[in-house]
Amino acid sequence: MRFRNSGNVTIIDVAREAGVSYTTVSRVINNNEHVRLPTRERVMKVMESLGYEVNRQARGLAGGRSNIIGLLVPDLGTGYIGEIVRGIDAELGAAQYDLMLYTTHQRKGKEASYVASLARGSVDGLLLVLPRNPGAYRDILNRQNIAYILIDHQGIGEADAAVGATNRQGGYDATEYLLRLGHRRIGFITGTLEMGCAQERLAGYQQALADRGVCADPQLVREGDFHQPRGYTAALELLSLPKPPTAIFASNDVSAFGAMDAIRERGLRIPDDISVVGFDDIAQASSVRPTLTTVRQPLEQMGRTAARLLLECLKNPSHLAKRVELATSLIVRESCRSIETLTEAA
Amino acid sequence: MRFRNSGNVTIIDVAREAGVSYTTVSRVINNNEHVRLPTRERVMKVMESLGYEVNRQARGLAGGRSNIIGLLVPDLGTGYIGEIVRGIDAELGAAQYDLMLYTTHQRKGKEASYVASLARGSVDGLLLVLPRNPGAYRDILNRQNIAYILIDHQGIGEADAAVGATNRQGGYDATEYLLRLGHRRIGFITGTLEMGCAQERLAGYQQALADRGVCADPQLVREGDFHQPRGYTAALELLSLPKPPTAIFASNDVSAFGAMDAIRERGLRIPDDISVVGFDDIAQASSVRPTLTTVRQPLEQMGRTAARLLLECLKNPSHLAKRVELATSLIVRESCRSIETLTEAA
DNA sequence: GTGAAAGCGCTAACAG
DNA sequence: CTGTTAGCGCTTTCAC
Repeated sequence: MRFRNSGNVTIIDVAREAGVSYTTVSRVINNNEHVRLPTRERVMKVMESLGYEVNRQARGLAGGRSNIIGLLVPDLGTGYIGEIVRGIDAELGAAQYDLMLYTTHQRKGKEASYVASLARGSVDGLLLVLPRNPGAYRDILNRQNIAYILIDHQGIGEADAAVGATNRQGGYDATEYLLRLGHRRIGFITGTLEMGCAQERLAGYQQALADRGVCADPQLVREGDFHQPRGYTAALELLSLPKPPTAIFASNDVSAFGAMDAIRERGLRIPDDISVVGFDDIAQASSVRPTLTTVRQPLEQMGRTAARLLLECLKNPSHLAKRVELATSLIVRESCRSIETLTEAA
Repeated sequence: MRFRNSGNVTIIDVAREAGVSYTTVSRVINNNEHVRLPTRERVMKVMESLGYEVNRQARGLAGGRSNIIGLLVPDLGTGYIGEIVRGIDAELGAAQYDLMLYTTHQRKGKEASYVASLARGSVDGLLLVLPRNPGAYRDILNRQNIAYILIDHQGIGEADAAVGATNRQGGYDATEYLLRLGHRRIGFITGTLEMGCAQERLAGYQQALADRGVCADPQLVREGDFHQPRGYTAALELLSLPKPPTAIFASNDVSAFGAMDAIRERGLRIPDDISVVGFDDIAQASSVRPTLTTVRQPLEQMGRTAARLLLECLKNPSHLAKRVELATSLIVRESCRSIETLTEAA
């Protein structure tokens, strides 16, 4: 039953074959500079020919770190998380770290319990995407002295390291764009308002209206939940208003898709009769017809940045927690039209 | 610098506190039966109070296994993979396994190299979603004696353990449904034809036509790639035919969305003017308007089954490779209409 | 039932 | 530059 070991070449096998001590082999593996070139080359050749591959468990045990980063996500349903993971993946892969995936599936309790169990042992650091309630486990994390970065969490006045996007500015930019196109009645479908990013987008929308001196009709703001079905019903509500909006700004692309469905179902055309703007710029935004004008969040970049920050913390634990906000940008596509044109057409 | 260890309670601490040897503590952790109940309870209490958590690295090193399953996916972009992962996750979590995630991002070379590196050491088993070319690393896997299951790979005549869906039957069912509705000219948008599942779906479509004695116009079959933009252009091609189809069956939901866009852009209504069927039943299929009639693949179930199979192999390595096909089912929603009604309307 | 002892494969001082 | 020597925390025989 000891066969399990049979196929595995260890550092000792390599050492024997190369005629050096196994410490030297270890040095070669870890790119330690104190090895003469000829020795190094000989060892490398032997490693190659024997097909040696480092045992991460042993390395972790001995070295006190695992080279594994834990990634906690709420879900993998939408392209949104996928984009972020792509960035994380790229950065971590380059640094020889592996990714351990944990999905909370929105269950609130699970988040904290995962963190607790991860904090001891198996991972060197933690990346938390869209954490709902970091307060619940911040203490654990700090006590265990484990590095972590929050991604897309807009808790205000908190001291955690985090990377997010300029949600408020994004909301502002999109609204201003619609205003410049001549729209005055702009419907807004919010995200889940308990989330900071959703509040920020709403604030940006309101600010833009205020700056232009446009009266903010509360009727035009509908609470959403970032999901397509609610985007659909919210848009339907907006369209049923006595004075319906000429444009709808949804707090994410998926909601915008729902809104587009509703608009079409009412027999209206996009953008001829009504303009639509989304938020996120997931891949689908450029695949749907008409292609969706939206506020781009640099999701992959956010993942990259978070990973890089974490790696930095790992290298230099005294590093202070940083909060990074990446810039959003308005991506203009086909789903909006200026109100002048609209009036002419009428 | 030895602080790293400071916070970590080990088996030895527990043993001392409970007044037993650390072997006994190990037995308790592993549910070994040779521990008297009072002893076991005392140890458990101490573990709890000290906040003990097993060190997976050490366990892996000593025990020869890591309790980690590697998951290799091409991508996380679509909801498709997310669903599968949800199933895997549920099953693995219950069995106390962790999930290490590797995304190949479609790069062919990466797949094989990941497998090679994973095979030695870090994981106990491998789950491969939509593997492109398992032949390239089957040898490595077998030589290393590492268990693996392919998910949604329809290589024919191969001996690997795999779980998939009844793609052919699914293609058949959907086509037959359209035929029963009176459609005779049914457009078909294929998936990436180098993939077995895409071929199977096409075969099912053709078989259904043949069984009904409907002539299969090759013009009506367009090669797609499972992505929305190609679904859009393929549908446009179909609609431009001298005799356009009255229904379009796309090989996955995302392609169907593209087709829906194309249809609407041509000023046609779904399902009044033309019917649409998809394949997969991703969440969005029931969120779009009209809701999409589609062939449901039990994705979560596939993930669950694969995970369960893998765990079984791990327990009983002599287990023979199995190939499981889960049943698809036609989900009827709003995107299709019978041709009689259509004629009446005209 | 319980304990003692021998590693798992590797890193990290410390010598030389 | 290279080798020696301790462990990292746990599982697993093998005794008692």
